[in-house]
Amino acid sequence: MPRKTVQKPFTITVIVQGTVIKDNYSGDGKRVSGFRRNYKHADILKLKMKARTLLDGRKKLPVFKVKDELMKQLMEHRVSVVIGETGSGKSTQIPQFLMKQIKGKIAVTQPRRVAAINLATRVSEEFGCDVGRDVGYAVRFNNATSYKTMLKYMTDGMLLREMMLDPLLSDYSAVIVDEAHERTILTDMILGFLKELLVRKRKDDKNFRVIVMSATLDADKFSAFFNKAPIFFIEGRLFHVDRYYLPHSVDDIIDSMVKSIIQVNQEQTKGDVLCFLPGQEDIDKVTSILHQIAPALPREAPMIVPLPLYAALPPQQQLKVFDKVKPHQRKVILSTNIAETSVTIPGVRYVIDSGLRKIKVWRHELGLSTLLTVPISKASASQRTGRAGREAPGKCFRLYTENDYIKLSQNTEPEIIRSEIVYPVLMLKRLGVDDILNWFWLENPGRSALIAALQQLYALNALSDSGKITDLGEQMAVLPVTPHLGAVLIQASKFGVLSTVMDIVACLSVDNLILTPPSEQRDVINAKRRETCTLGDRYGDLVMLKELFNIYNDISSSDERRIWCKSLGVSYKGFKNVLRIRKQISQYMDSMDGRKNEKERHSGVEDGNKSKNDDSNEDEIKTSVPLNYELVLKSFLKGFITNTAIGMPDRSYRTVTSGDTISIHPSSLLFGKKIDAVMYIEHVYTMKGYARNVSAIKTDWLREMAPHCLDRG
DNA sequence: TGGGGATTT
Repeated sequence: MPRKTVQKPFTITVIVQGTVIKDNYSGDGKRVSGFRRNYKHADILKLKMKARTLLDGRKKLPVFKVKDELMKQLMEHRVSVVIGETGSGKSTQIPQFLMKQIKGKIAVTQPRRVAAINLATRVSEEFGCDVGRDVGYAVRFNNATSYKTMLKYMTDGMLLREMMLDPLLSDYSAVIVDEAHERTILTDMILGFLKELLVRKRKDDKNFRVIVMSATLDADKFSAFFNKAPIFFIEGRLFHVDRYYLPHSVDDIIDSMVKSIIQVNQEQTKGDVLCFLPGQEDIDKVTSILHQIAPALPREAPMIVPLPLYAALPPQQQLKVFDKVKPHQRKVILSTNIAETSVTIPGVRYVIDSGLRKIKVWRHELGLSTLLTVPISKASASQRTGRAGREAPGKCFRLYTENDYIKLSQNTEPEIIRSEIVYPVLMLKRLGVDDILNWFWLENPGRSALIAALQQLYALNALSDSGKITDLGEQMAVLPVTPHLGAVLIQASKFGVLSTVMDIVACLSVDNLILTPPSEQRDVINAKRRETCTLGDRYGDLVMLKELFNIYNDISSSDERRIWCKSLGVSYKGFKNVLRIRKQISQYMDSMDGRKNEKERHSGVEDGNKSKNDDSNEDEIKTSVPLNYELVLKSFLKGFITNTAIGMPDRSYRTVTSGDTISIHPSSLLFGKKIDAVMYIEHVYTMKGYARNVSAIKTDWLREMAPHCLDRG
């Protein structure tokens, strides 16, 4: 073959689907824990004995009392909605009942990884098998299933991924969608796809079953969506919780929270206190106030032990909420929404609820997000209240009036109508949905949001002029990163800087990797970062990430890594995750590329002059090659061409798309610098418009990298 | 010199 300088840009069509999902599953290459190929009779006996001891407990669950009636309904209808309150046992028992009655595999989806893993672990004990045998789970980086697995707990994201590879879900004869009331984007997407399956693709398969499980009383919505599917109600097993309201509304939620905590501590008997506040800032304030005043409080009341809890908190500190305290002490946990569903803390008898939470709202017409503090819904208020009644009767103090409560909306607004939906739309396109506007949306995001998403995809070359998915779009749909970052990766491959860009993309895919240092350490840590990342100091945050990645990767011992992370205010746990994601991305890029050009590969330096990167060794991370920042940043422009701004003489920046003023966020290494043009990964609006994860670019790069979209505005 | 809720492939 006469090919010397220019090689084929990309082997686009060769997405080996089986390989992709296999790679995905093997993830970090860990073997399924506890799974053994050769079973001894004694082992099985032991597992079955254990299961038998659990049976008595199971029979006491509310769901067991209605088993026959419930199963009759589930068997008679293709779709059922099951309302099961907390403690009903629905998530563990119903799948097992179903297992005995139907042939074929059952999928149970969960919004969160830990829930999927814990449920599978519990249910396999009850069933009498090792996890990954008859009962297993599948979450990112961890697959505990085998050919024998008939009941599979999995995250919503995993089932969607399987759908992308097998739109018929032909492996399954039943899908149970759990926690549907949470209305996450992914759950909503699954429900839409299932409806499509039922009315079109598997219309005649009368044995295919869908069960929607919800904890709240919004079942009518689901029932109506699935053509008036019957609703089955199972009561829960929570203790009674008394509710108290304030006589008047308050303005200062921090003051009000502190006063309530002190009052509860003095007036109420034994039991820990869980307080819900909207965000980190409020939590830190209340925590420090409590630390200050705790010693001065009356001796006869328990000693307050304030404990903050939010996602950005280092894991070690998060775990402190589970520590036991001395008899004369009382835990006061100050938490965000994380304690509403994700973290359950034993010992809580009292809940104090600010009635607020924070949400990120995407403005698709502006391409930016805003962070708002908003009142919770009644459903959420009830969920928070329930946290006080898990072990014994409890009390819930609401820091708002009863009249305020009455005015709250019934249910939490579904995520999909306030989010960026580029990826959901790409999924639809990938599954061949042409009429996006009239798809089976449980909640239609609206015409303008859908059109904005289509335009984004078009600008990324994921869609053709006729609105069909392109080969590039197919690749983006399969990559485990946002479509924007997917476009960047594919461009980087063409530029021959894939390895470096994968490092950076992996860093960008991890939340809270670069931490905001406490104010007293801020200057020291900022200076240290600039000193460590000399190129990042010039070219911006993406280059900084690469520099940090290199150093982290070159440190051999985990102790040293930990110390290094601390000194720079970056997350150790985050970086461990970066490596896993880096590996997964690398495997996907490899499998996409196919093995066609095997012989043409050249090993060695990633210098960007070669049109095709050597990918046979992509798992080998390159930390020693010189950084070609220009090609790296140009690759990013491919995905973020609309996130650019030009520096003005007065040191402000104006966005290329709208001409609006935007400022470099103070957390950026480029903050306070005078730069001709910048590209940013995220545009957030708080007090004013801020660019986050900023890089210095040249204005002529814009024209060079600008696809068809720039002219259109 | 700002502030960041929670998920997931």
